[in-house]
Amino acid sequence: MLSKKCKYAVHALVYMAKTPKEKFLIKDVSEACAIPKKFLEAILLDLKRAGVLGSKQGKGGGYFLRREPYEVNLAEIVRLFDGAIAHVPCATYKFYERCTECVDEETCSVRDAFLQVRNATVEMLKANTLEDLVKKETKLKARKKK
Amino acid sequence: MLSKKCKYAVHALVYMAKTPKEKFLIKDVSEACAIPKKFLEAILLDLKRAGVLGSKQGKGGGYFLRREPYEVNLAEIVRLFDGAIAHVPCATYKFYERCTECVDEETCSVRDAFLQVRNATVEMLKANTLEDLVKKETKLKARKKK
DNA sequence: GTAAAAGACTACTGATTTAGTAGGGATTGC
DNA sequence: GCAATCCCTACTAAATCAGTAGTCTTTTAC
Repeated sequence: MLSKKCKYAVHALVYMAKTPKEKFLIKDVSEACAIPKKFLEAILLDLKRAGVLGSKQGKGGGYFLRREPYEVNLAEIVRLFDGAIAHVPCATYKFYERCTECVDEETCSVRDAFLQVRNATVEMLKANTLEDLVKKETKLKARKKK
Repeated sequence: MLSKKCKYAVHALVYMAKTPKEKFLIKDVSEACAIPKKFLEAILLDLKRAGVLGSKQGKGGGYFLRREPYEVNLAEIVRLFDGAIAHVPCATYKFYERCTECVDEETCSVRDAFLQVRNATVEMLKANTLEDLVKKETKLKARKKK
């Protein structure tokens, strides 16, 4: 399961990607997405440090997307907040750790199975950019009206 | 990430599926798989309650697989120990919970994306039975020797 | 140059989960 | 009856999560 932090981050980003605004106040995003303000503050800061968002301090400041919506995907966000995507540490690249459970990693079928799951999952998460999510929402809303 | 309990369970089951023995002592599985004995005890008990293993008490007793290796798959084991497979509670069936983050679940693109991931993951985990894992290990070992 | 608006940062907290450990109790075979 | 074996409850230390509180810094408007 994703942490709340991660889910909040995704929803905040989708909101920012779909709303035509130059700058977003923490307060506005917090209200629009129903995220505790102080908590969101920390989240947006993390996203800024990761280069996803930019910010401007002082009066008239706020946050803004630093990259185009098609350049930001779910895999990146999930990794940023919740770490590795794989189910086992020995089936990751960026967060690799040898597992104590398998005697020989090379011939461990459990690792092999979860490696397959991981690869497919990463592909799917990468295939979902903010742009995709915004478009999808528009489609789902149109379908509902019918 | 899977809990240790879940990983231990999978390794213990694979061990039992590949080893031609009628009954397994906790102690033996514990040593063969490098799992703390007392911890494994609780794990095997859970698997027994779930109908995966059977057991016999007293002298000469032990645990044994109650179903054929091809009838036990990873999805079931993961669900048993770690709960839902999906990344978000609103994208599960067995552990469903409405999420506070999305205003309208029907048109929530985040849910839609993770539902897609979940479905694919479940399929893959289901496709990996104990039998498959044992066979895979044999193959990997053969390939390594070459 | 000062006040107000905004983000940046540090530190704390209560609740929950994880990964075990301890210590008996119940059952069975001989 | 006694030793081997699984069954069960309770406890604990450490980590993580989800958030809150409070202060500091930067920027703009006047």
